[in-house]
This record gives sequence, structure tokens and C-alpha cells, in this order.
Amino acid sequence: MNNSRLLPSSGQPPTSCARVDCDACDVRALTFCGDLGHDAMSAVASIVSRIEVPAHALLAEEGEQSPYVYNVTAGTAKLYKSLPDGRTQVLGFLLPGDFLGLGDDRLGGLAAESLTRVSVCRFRRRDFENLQERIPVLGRRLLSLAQDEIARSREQMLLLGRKSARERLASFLLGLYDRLEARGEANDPLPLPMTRTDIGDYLGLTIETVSRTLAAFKRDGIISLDGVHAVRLLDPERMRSLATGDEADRMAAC
Amino acid sequence: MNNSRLLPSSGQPPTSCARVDCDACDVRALTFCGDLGHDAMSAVASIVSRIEVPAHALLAEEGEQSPYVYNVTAGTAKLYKSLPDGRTQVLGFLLPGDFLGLGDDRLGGLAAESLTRVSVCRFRRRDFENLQERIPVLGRRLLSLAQDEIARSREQMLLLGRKSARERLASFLLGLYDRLEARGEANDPLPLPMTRTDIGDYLGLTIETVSRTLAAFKRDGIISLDGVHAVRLLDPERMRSLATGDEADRMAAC
DNA sequence: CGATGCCTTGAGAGGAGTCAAGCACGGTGG
DNA sequence: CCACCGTGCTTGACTCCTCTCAAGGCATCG
Repeated sequence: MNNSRLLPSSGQPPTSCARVDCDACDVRALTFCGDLGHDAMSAVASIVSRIEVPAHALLAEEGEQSPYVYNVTAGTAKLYKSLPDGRTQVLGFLLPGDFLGLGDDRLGGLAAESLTRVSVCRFRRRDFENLQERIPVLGRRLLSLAQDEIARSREQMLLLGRKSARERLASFLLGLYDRLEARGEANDPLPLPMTRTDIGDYLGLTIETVSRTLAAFKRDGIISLDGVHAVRLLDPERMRSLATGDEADRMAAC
Repeated sequence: MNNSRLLPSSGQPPTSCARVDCDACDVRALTFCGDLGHDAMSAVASIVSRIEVPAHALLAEEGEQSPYVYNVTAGTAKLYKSLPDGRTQVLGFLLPGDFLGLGDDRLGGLAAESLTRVSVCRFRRRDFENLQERIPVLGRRLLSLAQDEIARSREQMLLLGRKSARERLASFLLGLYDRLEARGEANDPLPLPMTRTDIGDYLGLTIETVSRTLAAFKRDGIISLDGVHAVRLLDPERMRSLATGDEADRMAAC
């Protein structure tokens, strides 16, 4: 991580995204306002700026409250939180369409770092909040997004509290697979832009356990590795039952 | 758990909470509309009914979408989620003021069970959603509550992914202590209405580890037990550093 | 080609899980 | 009033999954 700071003012002058230009923005930028209608969209477009972020840049730091809110339009980033002694927990990976910084004026803000080159739409927090008041439907959309996030967090708590290493890895791979599928992005050779360390920190495991477990999946013929940063799920359904512990590891032990 | 079903229609006829009566409801019922103003409050009051729930009753079941939304006004309940083989993760304990069921028309709904006698304000989900549209400030309040929940979930993910058993227990006790403090409820002999199993399922530990760790805390003079369902934190600050791993267990090992 | 960073693999240790008694409390019924 | 359960909590002995420590492989990059 070169940790080139990105915030609050990037080296690159933000490319303004003019109102009429809105459709020129990557369409995914607007999934969160999707069918909100033309007025809402142009209002959103009027306060947004587009920014390109290099890989391994800090988008937000722990304990800091950023004056901006971001919506990722391309690339991948990680959200994380650490203990004083350095142990860290990755809270999630941001994919195109995801927001960053929405409610993070909360207890102990978190850090975010780009894993790849990332494109974001940036809003000044104040502007964005004003907009919510003027466009009620936008507020409702955000509430719905927040509830999705809560549902995902709960799933992850179940994983972290109760699943074995195999189940965690299987859940992780499938979750990524499904999220990319839902966004219409390529997932057949499943891209893994994050490092083994990131995966371990996301799943509450060590890097060695991640590596060993992936090796075991490969031995068992459940996945094949395309280099280090791409996996092929050879049997998604099998993987799905591994993830929930249904057909426990008995079969895998063979 | 006698699992007396509570939903969708309780045995007890819901006590209607008339508009003018709103102040008669337990004040905490209204913390979520707090300073929303008189109009909003009476609108809320007009669609609410008050219900008393016995201990160990199911308020919601996994995989079911309840037509109601609840706000707890007295007592404690647990929210949880299970794997097919029975392993369960407690996602949180609901205290007075907390909502139940807000976004739970989401992926794999969760179960909720009262731990003590509980009083709730019940809303029909549809009514509640209509209200949000009519009273924008209510929607904003809910968004803010959802963001609090997300922040708490993240803290819990860090706990589940990265903390030791001692740190988990310390975090749990302190978290409860602080939440009760914030609500102005008694927390000196800290009440623990949940069983050891519930605590274990919340912290991703077994019942034996919970028991042993509490015993160790007692030996170390960090807590004293008032029976099984009440604890006294003898040194909250010491506990606080235990919870984050600051002054690691080195001291405790002495 | 050495240096660096990331990943893999092995050997051994340890923290929490599992299995199994035993204890304490509260309820029930003779 | 007390013997008898049932349930939940504690404690001990042992196991095992994952972590820790350490070495080695394999790219990329100056």
C-alpha cells in the first residue's frame, strides 16, 4: 500500500460531471437513483464530481470524518477497522454501485482503501444531505440501501461467529460470485483483486489458513485457480451447500 | 423456551394506544420520534398498539416476513439467525427504544425471542411505511437509526473476527453497561437477563468458555457476580482496556 | 540478478471446543 | 416438608482446529 492520500483534496482536479452529462457518467454510478426520475437525477448530477483513484490509495481514515460521500462506479475497495495493536477486520469489499461514508459520522469511523484503480462519484456530505431533504424518494432509497447493508452484516456475523474455515471461504467465494452476477459483471473466472491477507482479515482467519483452505478446495476439485487473483467455481451448487454447512465436510473428507 | 407464539395475532387483545394517550405510553416508546413535534407524534400514536409479551415468546420467526414492526418499550429480547444444523448466532439484544423488524423483509429474515416480559409498541408495517412518506422527518430519523445499527454491527464484526474470548466478554459487558447508562437505566449491578448460551451465541463462543472466562474475571477481581444474572463491574476502565486489547492480558495473567 | 512482496507449505503450539461429571436452584408432587 | 426432577451453570480432562513460526517458491521490478 503506497497509501497515497486521496482526501480531502486529491492531486487530480476532480472532473466535474455536468448536469446534462449525467448519462455520460458510467451508468452504474446511478444505480442508487435508478428510476428516481429525471428531476432527481439531474439534481444529483448537479452536485456530483467524478474522481479516478489509483490502486492502494486511502479513501478514508479511521477516526476521521470525511466531508465527502462516495459512490463507487468502477473497481474494488475495502472497508476496514482495526484494534490498537494492529489486528484488523475487513468489513466489506466495495463493488460498483456501493456507497462509502454514508453514515460514517458515527462511532469510530472506518478506513477505506482502493484495491484496484477505482472510479467514484463524489458528493459533498452537506450537499448530499440537503438533497435528501428536497427529494424524499432519495431518502427512501438510502434507507433501503442501509437495510440491505444491515442484512449483509448479519449474514457476516453468522459467518464470523459460527462457521468453520471451509465454510467461511465457500461463503466468501459464493457471495462475491453472486454479487457480481447481480450486477451483470463477469464472474466466471471469479476475480479476486484483494490479497490473501485481505481475505483473511475479512473472514477472521489468518493468511495461512486461507491459503491452505483454497489449496484443499482445489485438491477436492471444487475450484480451480487461474493464477492467484482469479478462481473458477467448478460446482457452485456444491459450494453453496458447503457454505451453509448443509452437506457438511463429510463428503469433502473423502 | 416455551415458544408461545405471539404472531401474527396474540392471545391478548392489543391495548390500543389512543392519540391523546400518547404521553401515557411509556415515554421510551417514543424516543425514536423524540423531538419530532406534536403532529408527527400524534400521527405515530394513531397507528400504534401496545402489547405485553411474556418471557420466552417468539416475536418473529426465521424465514417469515412479519406484517408488523415493533418498538420495544420495556424488557429485553434477542435477535438471532441459525444455520441448518442448528448452530445459531445471536445478532443483538433489544433494549427499550430498539426497533424490531424494520428492514427484515430482506434476505433470510431473522428470529426474535423475548428474554423477559417485554412491552412493545406495534405498528402494521404498511401503516408505518405510509407514515414515513407523509412525515419526512420520520424517514430521516429511521435512516439515522439504521446507520447506528450498521456502526454497531461493524464493531461486532471486529469482535467476532479478531478478539479473544477475554476481549469478547469484556466488550460485551461494557457494551451492555454503556447502553443501559445511555438510556438512564440501572447498570450498577449489571443485569444479565440472557442465559450463558445466549451470551455464547452472541460472542461466537461456547457456553463453557463463557462460564470459564467469567470465572477468570472474578478471580482477577475485575467483576463480582450477584447470582447468575447480575454482574458488578469493579473497574470499568480496566475493563475498557481489556475490551480493546490495549493493556493486553499480560496484567491479567499475574 | 538480487531484492522485495506475496503466496504456499510444513511442523509444532495453544486457545477454544467437546465430552462428561457434578453442583445449584426452582418447581412439583407425594 | 422433603424427595425428585429438570434446567442451567460450573469445572475438569482431553481433543482439535486454527494460529504461530519458519522456510521456501514464484513472480515483478529496479
